Amino acid sequence: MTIGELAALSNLKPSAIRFYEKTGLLPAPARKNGRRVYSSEAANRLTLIGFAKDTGFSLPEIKLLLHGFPSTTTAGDRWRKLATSKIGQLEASIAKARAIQGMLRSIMKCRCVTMDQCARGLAACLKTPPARAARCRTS
Amino acid sequence: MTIGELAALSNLKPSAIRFYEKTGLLPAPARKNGRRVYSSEAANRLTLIGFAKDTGFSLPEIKLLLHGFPSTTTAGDRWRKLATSKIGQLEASIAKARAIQGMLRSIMKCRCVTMDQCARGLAACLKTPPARAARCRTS
DNA sequence: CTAGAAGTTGAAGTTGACTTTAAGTCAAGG
DNA sequence: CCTTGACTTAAAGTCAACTTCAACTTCTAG
Repeated sequence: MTIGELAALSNLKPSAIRFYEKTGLLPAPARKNGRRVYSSEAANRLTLIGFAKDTGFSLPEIKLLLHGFPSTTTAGDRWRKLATSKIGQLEASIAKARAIQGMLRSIMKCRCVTMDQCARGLAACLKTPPARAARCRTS
Repeated sequence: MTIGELAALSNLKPSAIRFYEKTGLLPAPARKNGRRVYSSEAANRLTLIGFAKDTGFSLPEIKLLLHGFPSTTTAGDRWRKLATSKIGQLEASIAKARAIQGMLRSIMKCRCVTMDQCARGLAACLKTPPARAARCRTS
């Protein structure tokens, strides 16, 4: 696969793929006459990177998660720590997403005069109990 | 409330609050001798903005959602369209977050040799059925 | 009354994640 | 053979979202 084909397949620009390679997210592929030749492995990697990016990981974090792969070594322990903390962060951002969804839905249904009324409701929901933010109503 | 107190309350820097004001996300508050004086309303607004930001909204989008409030007007229709599309996007990003969570969990449990093995599993899960990505296993 | 902390402004600087540009190399079709 | 288009590089440019700076004013405590 050429870089152009891989780009089309993964909805990225070639420049982004080169950038990922330069910053160590993507392994440097084989070359044929100076040109990059990719296996389908690369497409999986890019899918994974895209997912992580969409869920709020920074490129350095993704790099860490991809590289320091868990074993019983010290590096593996760092990986586990990072992964565990990320799982928690994901849980939190899922809760936030649900809260915002709920808010948008109630705004569409209700007749609040200002968005801030709804925000007040949201803030109240979020500050009191640790979880259960998703089921709050604002109108 | 002064800008410093509001900043402490909302875990932002004063500069960020001024920036939000300049870009229209936060209404300009009353002034006392040239200094900004905030009501608790502002804190709710910032909580809301923070939430939206964490769930992947850009500042212009947040501005739109805060401003073009739904009524029966044309502006309200635009708001509804944006909100509806955002609800869908949130659903998608929740699914992605769950998928990544699942992947991180299985990596911690399993003994895959490379992350890309797990990525292969993830990619397979994501490309076939529209939903249900969250329950895939990779090891 | 005065030092120092906190506030004000506009403008310039920073960071992350790419994209664009410039100057070239390679390969496939006519 | 020659053009056309996809590829190569390093370096510079862009954009969002802030932060920092410089120069100044104002509030608060001793």
